[in-house]
Amino acid sequence: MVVTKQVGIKDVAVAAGVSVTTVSHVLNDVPNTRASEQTRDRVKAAATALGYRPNRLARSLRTQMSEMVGLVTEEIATTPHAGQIILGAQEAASKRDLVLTIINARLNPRPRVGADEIRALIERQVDGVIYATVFHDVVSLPKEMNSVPSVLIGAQDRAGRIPSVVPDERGGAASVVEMLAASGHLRIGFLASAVDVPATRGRYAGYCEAMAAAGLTAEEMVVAAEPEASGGYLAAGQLLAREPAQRPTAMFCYNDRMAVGAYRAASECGLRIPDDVSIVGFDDQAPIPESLFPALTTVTLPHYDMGAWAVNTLAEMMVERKQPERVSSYPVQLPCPIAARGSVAPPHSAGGHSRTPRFNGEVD
Amino acid sequence: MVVTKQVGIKDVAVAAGVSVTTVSHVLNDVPNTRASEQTRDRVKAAATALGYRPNRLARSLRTQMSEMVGLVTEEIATTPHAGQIILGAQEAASKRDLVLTIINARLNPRPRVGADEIRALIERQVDGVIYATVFHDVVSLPKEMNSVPSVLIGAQDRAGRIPSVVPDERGGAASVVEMLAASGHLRIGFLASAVDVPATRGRYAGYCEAMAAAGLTAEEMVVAAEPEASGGYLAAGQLLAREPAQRPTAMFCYNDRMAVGAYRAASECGLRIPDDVSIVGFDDQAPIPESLFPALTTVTLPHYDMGAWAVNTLAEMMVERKQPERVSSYPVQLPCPIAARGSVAPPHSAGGHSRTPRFNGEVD
DNA sequence: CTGAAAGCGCTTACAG
DNA sequence: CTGAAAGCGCTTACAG
Repeated sequence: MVVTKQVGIKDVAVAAGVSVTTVSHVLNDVPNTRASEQTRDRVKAAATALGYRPNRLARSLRTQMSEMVGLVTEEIATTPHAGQIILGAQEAASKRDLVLTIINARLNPRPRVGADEIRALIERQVDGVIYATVFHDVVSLPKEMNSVPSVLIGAQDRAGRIPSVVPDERGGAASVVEMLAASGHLRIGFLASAVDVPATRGRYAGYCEAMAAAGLTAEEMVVAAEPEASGGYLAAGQLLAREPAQRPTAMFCYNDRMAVGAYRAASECGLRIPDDVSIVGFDDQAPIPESLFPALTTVTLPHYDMGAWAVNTLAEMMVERKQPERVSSYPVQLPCPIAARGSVAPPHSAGGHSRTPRFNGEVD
Repeated sequence: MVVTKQVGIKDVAVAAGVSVTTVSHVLNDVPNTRASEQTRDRVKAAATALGYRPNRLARSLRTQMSEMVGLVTEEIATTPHAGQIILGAQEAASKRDLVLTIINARLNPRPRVGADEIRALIERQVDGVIYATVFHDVVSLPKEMNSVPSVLIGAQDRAGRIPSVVPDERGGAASVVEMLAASGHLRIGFLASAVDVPATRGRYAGYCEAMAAAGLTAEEMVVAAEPEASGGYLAAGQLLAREPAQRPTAMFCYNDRMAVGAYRAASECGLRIPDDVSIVGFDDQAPIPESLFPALTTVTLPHYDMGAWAVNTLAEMMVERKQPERVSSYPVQLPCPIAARGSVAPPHSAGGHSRTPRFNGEVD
């Protein structure tokens, strides 16, 4: 690594034969400061010739805006989807010429949530902080967050003061029931989760609502189990063991992991997917949907969008230098679109038994 | 958010009745500057009383060390394991009181790799940059990286100038063969990948070497296919279709996705895992290993460790202000330890046919 | 043992 | 239209 001395604004000024003031003005396009076209050109030429890059630290110190936003993730960096939140936040930040600094707050050893992490960020003068959490209803934020614009991902602020965003689990669930009903299904089973987290309630509620709205009966159609493949196997097995006339023609699973168990159960019952049963998952958890045959139709979580939403609303708060208006409208719920793949069909669409592919299209 | 004026070093100085120099000295424990115990106490008391937190931007400007390191990830933020690289880097950074700033470089729209991203980081005065890539042999780095200490994850610098770290794919593969051989397996199949990336070659080489070293013949034991479940199904099917005497008693799969196909093939052949065939994967790609029954024994990738290694060697370069000595020793290869779960047993260990669990232990 | 002052590299009133 | 100077909040020779 070559240790060329960094070129500063002073160097550019000398090279262009003007003052640093002028250099700063033209490079930053300061309004109401009409430098002649000539000087502008000279300055710009000098800057590019020298490869001048402003020192943002110095600028930040002066302007009192670091143009950095901090992302503290609460044990989230470990979860499969965290990457998408980070990516969404980072790309939104780049578009605004902001930079994203991340810190993970391990929940394990400490009771008090993320206070140290937030302080570290604040010492660095971040202009705002995003606190990302998973699987929470309501959360108490460290008071450190009151001294800087903040937003919350994946939960709601207990104090109700901080803008927040969560997935619209309920809407996502409702939309799959609607889709299934629209394609003719009348008996739509739901493999519910036996673990009580907000997603459990939201997805269940969405299912129930949409069933009712479609005039379908959810009664006898939901069975709860562990939200794992084994639980899905059990629950689906229970539903599928019924008389054909009582048996669901479609099964909506709390999550993709349960869906893999449901696939297994269907196959053991000699039922083909989607011809004999349609199956829908939730989460779009790689690599599950694509590695099932047929590929699993499932509901996508808006991780990327939540990350982007967070920096965008933060950016607004930063410029407006004030709290957003209607705090009561939080948490914002972002849509969970369906990723349609191959596991849904109208009930008995095939009209008869076609040849059953054994594993993947390429086989046989 | 309360807009309390930030307390500065001057405020502390006034409160303690000393100069800012003294405050700085005692708070930073500057050597050779013996302030009386009394003043030290007074200063510290004042600082905590006021809740003073030094402005690191200002400090950085003065010391010319930002204590920030930049992580540019090349399309990696999308991959499942990226989170672990980021986490490893972040936690190592925190331990050194460094902060991690990340930028994703989308490969798609741009030919030139990451130059803009690195410039953005350099403007921010990062003390070093980590460039993380996946699935590469050798890579040409943007020349911007020459102006700041840098390290590379997941590839090797074409110019051979930059320290780099990669997983020891070969060693990982060899260790599974050794494990399998040690437990008595003589016919160890390898489901190779038909896609030519460095991991393909490394894992295959490790397999071959270890087979030879164990006096086992790899001949006829390897079949290549797409590195997906479907490919694994095909390849395993081919191996398992043989006469029992020729049939492998263990199958080592290029990756976990192929292993899921291998499970399927084994089950269709009426073979129990691990009693009749042992199966080992590679990648430890969540949630595959835990969602298979029995849970898949597989090889772990050192993503976390590579992230940590990167900031640690970067930190050394930063303090030493020089290139590390023996550049020729790069890339460093980090071990890929085996995660032992339930899919390996000695050949025909059971001595007879025990009851076959249908799906997961909880079933039946 | 402690403090006054310079300076890190910028931006920005303010004056000319 | 352009520039000299102050100042962002620290650290660090240097002097006393």
